[in-house]
Amino acid sequence: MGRALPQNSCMGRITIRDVAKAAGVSTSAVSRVFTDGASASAATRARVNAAAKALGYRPNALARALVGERTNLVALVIGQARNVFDSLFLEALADALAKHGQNLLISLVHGESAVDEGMMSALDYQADAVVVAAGTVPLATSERCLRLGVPIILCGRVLEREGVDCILGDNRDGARQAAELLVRGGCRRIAYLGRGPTAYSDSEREDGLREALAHLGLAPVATATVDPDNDHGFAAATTLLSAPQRPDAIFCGTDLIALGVLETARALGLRVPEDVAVVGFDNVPMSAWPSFRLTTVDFPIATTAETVVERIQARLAEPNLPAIVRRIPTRLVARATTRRIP
Amino acid sequence: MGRALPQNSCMGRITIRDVAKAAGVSTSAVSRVFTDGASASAATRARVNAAAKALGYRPNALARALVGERTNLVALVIGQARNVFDSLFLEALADALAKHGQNLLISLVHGESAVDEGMMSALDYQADAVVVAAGTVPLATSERCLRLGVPIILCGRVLEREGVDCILGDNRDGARQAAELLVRGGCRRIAYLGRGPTAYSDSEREDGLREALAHLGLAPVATATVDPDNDHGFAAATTLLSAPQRPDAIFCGTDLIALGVLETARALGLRVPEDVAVVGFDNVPMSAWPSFRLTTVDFPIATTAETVVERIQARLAEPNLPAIVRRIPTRLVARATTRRIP
DNA sequence: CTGAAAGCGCTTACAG
DNA sequence: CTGAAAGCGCTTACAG
Repeated sequence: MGRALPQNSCMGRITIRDVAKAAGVSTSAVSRVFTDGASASAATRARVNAAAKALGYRPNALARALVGERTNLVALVIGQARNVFDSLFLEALADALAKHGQNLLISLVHGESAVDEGMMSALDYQADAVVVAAGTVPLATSERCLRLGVPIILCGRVLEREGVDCILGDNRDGARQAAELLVRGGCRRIAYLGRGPTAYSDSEREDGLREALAHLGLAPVATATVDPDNDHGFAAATTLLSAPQRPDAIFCGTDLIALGVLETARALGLRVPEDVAVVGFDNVPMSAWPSFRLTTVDFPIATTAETVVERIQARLAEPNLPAIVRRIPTRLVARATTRRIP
Repeated sequence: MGRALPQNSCMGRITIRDVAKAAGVSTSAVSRVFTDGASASAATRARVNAAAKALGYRPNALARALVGERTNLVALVIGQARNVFDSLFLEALADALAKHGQNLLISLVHGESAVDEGMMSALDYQADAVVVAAGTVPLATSERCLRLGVPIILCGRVLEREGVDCILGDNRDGARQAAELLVRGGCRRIAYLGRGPTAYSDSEREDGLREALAHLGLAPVATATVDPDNDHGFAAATTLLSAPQRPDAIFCGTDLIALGVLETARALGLRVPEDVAVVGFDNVPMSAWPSFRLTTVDFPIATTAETVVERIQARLAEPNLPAIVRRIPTRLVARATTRRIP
């Protein structure tokens, strides 16, 4: 008959039992004092608080999570933040979550397949919700989340799937604004330079450009793809800008690429916007720098993060909400890399 | 006599009990199969694995953490990543931790005082270790960590305190290399532009510059402070560069500031490095861009993150290790913003 | 309002 | 190698 002796009280780990003993009440009473909205007399409250303070007691979040409804853990599955944009989003999300007492668990993901691993790990830790801002979500994994009642919020991509909310910028409309500005500025030979079809937002931006140009009776004169780890598109931009029939404008999938185009144009001795106009997407801080003054489409990161967090709360309160696709409005910021419209 | 019925099996939450039942073994057996190095017969192993797979069972990390030695959670307390550098570090850390099966819990911190909150929250979740890369650690909090056996690793700052490891770049030596390059290039009127004394690394860099110059019989001709949220130092750089006795070189606390100086110099029509040489610190990717070609001191982020993670493992294995202050070597990268040395 | 009891999902000695 | 039992630190009905 193995009789294991209780071995707390070592390691300075103060538990609810220690507080209960010190305060002369039951552990239930202590628990209630530390639970909002639970009933405890003023006297009990005072004694428990005093004892807790004296002992330096803090409830074990893990134990709480194990037994309670929530863990207050939200997982973020995100790719390598080679883009300033991702880091800014991570930050904004952590901030918005903190306002709700929720903590951010990070799953940094390398390949596409790793999204799955990241989500599973989130589930292992019983995250209250998982925010995916990388790659694509395998069907089996999204079903598992659904079955477990863990909301999935997709950022920057759309997946029409029951229970999966999608929050992303209005990429098409941003691209339309850019296209119209370029055309009104006299550009006719407009090229697209982006990260290619693997980047969801990028491809929407490309489609948006294509649609808007079609509306104006035009079409992109070229479409090129960049390896963003590598060179911010210097190589692709060089090819585009050295072509015999050079484009008179390049619309880029991200600001980072657009800045690379600016660099390349400079290196080739081309004037911006006279020889070639350039428009980016995201409006990262650097785009406003005097050296660049990049015309770009502003993507409101803070609003996006707040919308994500609001949606998490809504779903946690009401699990059976129908899935939404929420578009955050984007807004053109005209600076110095496009021609002035009279 | 309240008799609460077990209410698992709802919500699709598969527990160790379900697997045990399906495999016809005890929960202990299942647990052992899922614990590396625990003994289980090949037959048991096979049946348990089959049952687990069929049911889609994954151990609850929270329950494991509650009863086991480790949570495999490492907390990072970090400030607003207004600096690319911080994001890169976060990423590198997440990566290095993943290799050890550890997950990153983020505490984004705004003011100095919030460092305390972030650390306490980490402790609430029973993090195995806490990495602090922001502000300063209150004595009471570091003592609490120590008492609980949770290692603290400081990044980018030094705190001589029992049990607190510090890992940071060799700022002084980096500054020395920069100073020597500038002086050998003919600069004599060298100014410092940084984030001021609140930024630990910055002040070491400033000290390093001062010492190295003193060694060469010189002293900084000016020292200015930048508000990095605001303008990347455009204002401060403008003041410095418009002074009657203009410096012939500016050594900057970070690359971002140095890029701001470059921008400012351009705006003022000054040639770099002929009129003024500029050196940064960190070697962020952008510094290598053709528009900037900034001479800077390389700070190896990946090495730093790996060192942090190694140290965490070492301390977890051997809690009573004496505290260390580990300096990661820095290396000057000469590019186009300093004069060529013959 | 309060305490005893059962339970969250797991692991770890302890006998066998 | 294996299972029964106790326990991790907490919360939540249930009686009182």
